[in-house]
Amino acid sequence: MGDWLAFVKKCPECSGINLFYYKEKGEIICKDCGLVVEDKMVEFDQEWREFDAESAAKKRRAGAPMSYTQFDRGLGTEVGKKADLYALGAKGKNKFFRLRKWQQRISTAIERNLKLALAELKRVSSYLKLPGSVEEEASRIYTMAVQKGLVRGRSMESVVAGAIYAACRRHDVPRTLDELSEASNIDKKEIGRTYRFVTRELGIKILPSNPSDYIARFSTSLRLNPETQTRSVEIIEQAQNVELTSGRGPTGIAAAALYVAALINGEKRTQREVADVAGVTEVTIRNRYKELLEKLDLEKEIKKTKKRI
DNA sequence: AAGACGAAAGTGGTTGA
DNA sequence: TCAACAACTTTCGTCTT
Repeated sequence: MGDWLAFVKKCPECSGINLFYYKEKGEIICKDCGLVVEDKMVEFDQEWREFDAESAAKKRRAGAPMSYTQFDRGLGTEVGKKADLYALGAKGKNKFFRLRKWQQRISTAIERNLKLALAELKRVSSYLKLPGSVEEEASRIYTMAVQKGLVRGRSMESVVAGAIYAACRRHDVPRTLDELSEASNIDKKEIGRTYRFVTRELGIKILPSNPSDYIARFSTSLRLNPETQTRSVEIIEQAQNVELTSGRGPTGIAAAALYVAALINGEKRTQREVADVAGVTEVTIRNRYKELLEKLDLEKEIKKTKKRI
């Protein structure tokens, strides 16, 4: 028997509490009834817990963490062993070789694809200066997409871009489709399409992004004071309370809030400047801006700072 | 002269029959 | 599958600073 890794879980068939994870095949099999619970399963969590450094050292089985940014996750896949052959008859041998050939073809195809794709993924995410956690998540998403055959009929690059976009959203460090498009040389619409497709097929739920998640980044590239930043986050919160935000594009709201906050704090930026970093048009800023003034009673403050200068 | 404003027409995506 | 629809964009003329 090959390498079995203990994996405690309840079996849906015989309701025994001992499933086992067979490393080489990537299957979960119930030791009692033999039910294959999940094929091509990818396990993300560690199933043990660490309470201190000492027990951690005992429980950890691997040196470097298993990383999805490595195309084979650091584990090579080898199907079948020569030693197994002694147990088989002539018929069995043929089958063995046939299966192994197929499996090798499939897995090398997948691995070649992954190797290429993850290189691209690394390139794009370092271009966008994304944190490692996001890159890791994106690799994970892409790997799952490949295993589900979702790349077929789509360019590898666009799926990579879609995976990164999804990962960014999940980690609350959203990038705009425009930025992703610039980094990956893929059409904005194409990225959006594959993003929606992949998240739907993989059942990844993503909450609509919060406008304030964009504030830090936008205001940095606009060289605005921290006070302006906090002010614009406040404005966004107020806007959310009066239902000004639902249905609107979060970047537009962020841009308008930033524009107003800058006015109030006396470090005015033109609509053009804000629009450029936020990736929206001046018109959108104007519309949001108008709504903000109407509902939030900010005009007084703007006039106040105007006088002061 | 640059920036802000707003009207009008066009685009891509969502929704509901 | 199609049409209505909302949000957003593009374009452009006018007003304000």
